[in-house]
Amino acid sequence: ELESSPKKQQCAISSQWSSDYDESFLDDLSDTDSWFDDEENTSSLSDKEKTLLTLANMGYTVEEASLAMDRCGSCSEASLDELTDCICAAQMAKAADAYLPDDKPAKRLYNEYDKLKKRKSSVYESLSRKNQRGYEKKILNENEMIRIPKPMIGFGVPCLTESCQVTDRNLPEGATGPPYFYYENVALTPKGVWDSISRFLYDIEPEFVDSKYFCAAARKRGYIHNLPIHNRFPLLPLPPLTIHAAFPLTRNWWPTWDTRTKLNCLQTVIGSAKMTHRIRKALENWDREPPLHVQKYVRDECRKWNLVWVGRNKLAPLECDEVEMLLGFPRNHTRGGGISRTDRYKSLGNSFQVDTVAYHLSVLKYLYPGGINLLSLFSGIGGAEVALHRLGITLKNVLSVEISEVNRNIFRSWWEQTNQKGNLIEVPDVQQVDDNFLGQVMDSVGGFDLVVGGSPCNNLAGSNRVSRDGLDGKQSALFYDYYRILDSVRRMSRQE
DNA sequence: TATAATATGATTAGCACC
DNA sequence: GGTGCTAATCATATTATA
Repeated sequence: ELESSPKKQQCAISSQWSSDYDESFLDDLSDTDSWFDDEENTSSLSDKEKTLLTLANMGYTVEEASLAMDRCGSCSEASLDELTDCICAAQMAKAADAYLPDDKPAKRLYNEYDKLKKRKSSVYESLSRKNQRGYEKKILNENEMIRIPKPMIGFGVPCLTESCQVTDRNLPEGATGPPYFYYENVALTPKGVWDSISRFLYDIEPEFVDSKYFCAAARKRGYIHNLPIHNRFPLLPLPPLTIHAAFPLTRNWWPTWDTRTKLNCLQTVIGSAKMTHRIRKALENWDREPPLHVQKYVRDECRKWNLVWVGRNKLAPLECDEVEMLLGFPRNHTRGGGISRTDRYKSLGNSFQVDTVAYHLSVLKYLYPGGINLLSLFSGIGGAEVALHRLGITLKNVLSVEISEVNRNIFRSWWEQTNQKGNLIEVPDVQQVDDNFLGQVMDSVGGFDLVVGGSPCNNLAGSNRVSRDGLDGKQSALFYDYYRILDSVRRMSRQE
């Protein structure tokens, strides 16, 4: 976009602002708010330098700021919004650079893990020489721990790595499909959880992806699947990738010292009105920029509760339909039919990001041009089904398991509204899906092509202050039912 | 009685620094 | 390798309101 922009103009940065300039100097200056507000001190600077100072004051490095100004043209023409969006794009591109297309997939995914292993190997050797077996075992276990890669882009994402996708990977023996399966859960679990999940799901390495590369909100998730990974394609049109692109009206009220370009994870509850009121009162004490400690207070609350600017000193949580849009669902997907606002937030917060999942499932379009039979566990509001539908993959038969009546109503409503021609079987509880029942359904429909599900994250998610008990917690232990049912489907498929 | 609103930290990981 | 900081996070329990 920026390169095709008509007002592209070179804007030479004077040498004193070159990239090797010590940015701590600027930090020191910006820490004194009186200096920044003092017109006399800044009046001697050029517009370019003022803009550069403003961007530095917003927390960007001088390098990022000057590069953005080079790309966007002269400072008077390019707004701060354009410059910060440009910096966001540059940060995304930097993430892509860390993605090394020449390496083997496993190495690329776990390059950070390799570094750790190298660091620890020397320790391991010295302990070995001392013949301390207990320590050996402990360190080996630590080395086996699954680490989350940075950047969190899995085998690639459309907006960054289109030209250098991974074309293949080596699945463990016996893990290949069909039937294909797709499992999802939160990436940031207590230690060891993903190791356990991976061990059950046939030792397949998780693909960790942050949905901030698919939409304007972060969503750090791990996916374990045995799908092919070549010739993936995204849903079109690509959703807006920045807050300002997704919510243009917020530009009018967005202060320069709030440097967010992406929202954080969309959760199951929103911030309270009292909290946004407290922020408003705190901001109204200042005519221009609030002092730094107030800025920090407001920024922290904004990040914690995903607030957006809707007026002067006015912050607000996202509306339900805005969350629907960010997650890739059709507008009003969760609206109506006797569903309360609170329940909408809860159902949406527990759901897939549709564009992300669709990208992974897109390879099925070539494999099953006539459509698929789907076993959908913990279906929720039907994120996987919406993704498949938007990909143009026909849903022939769907066995959907979902405990929440509210969610079942939302999903059935979508199924009817979209005039699905396939056959939908709804079951409220995974316990009802035993081998006997599975056998009957599979005989009737001719087996499943895809088993998809994200098991409950209640006891894994960081937001849970009360019962973050790990994979064996009350709700999250239902993962073992996902495994049980998946394994039954695989066994029965092979018998046929 | 049902729904809505509100208050409630800890566990990770990464980083700079020593 | 220790320490102190920043940062993010598919939620639950209790209280208020309709």
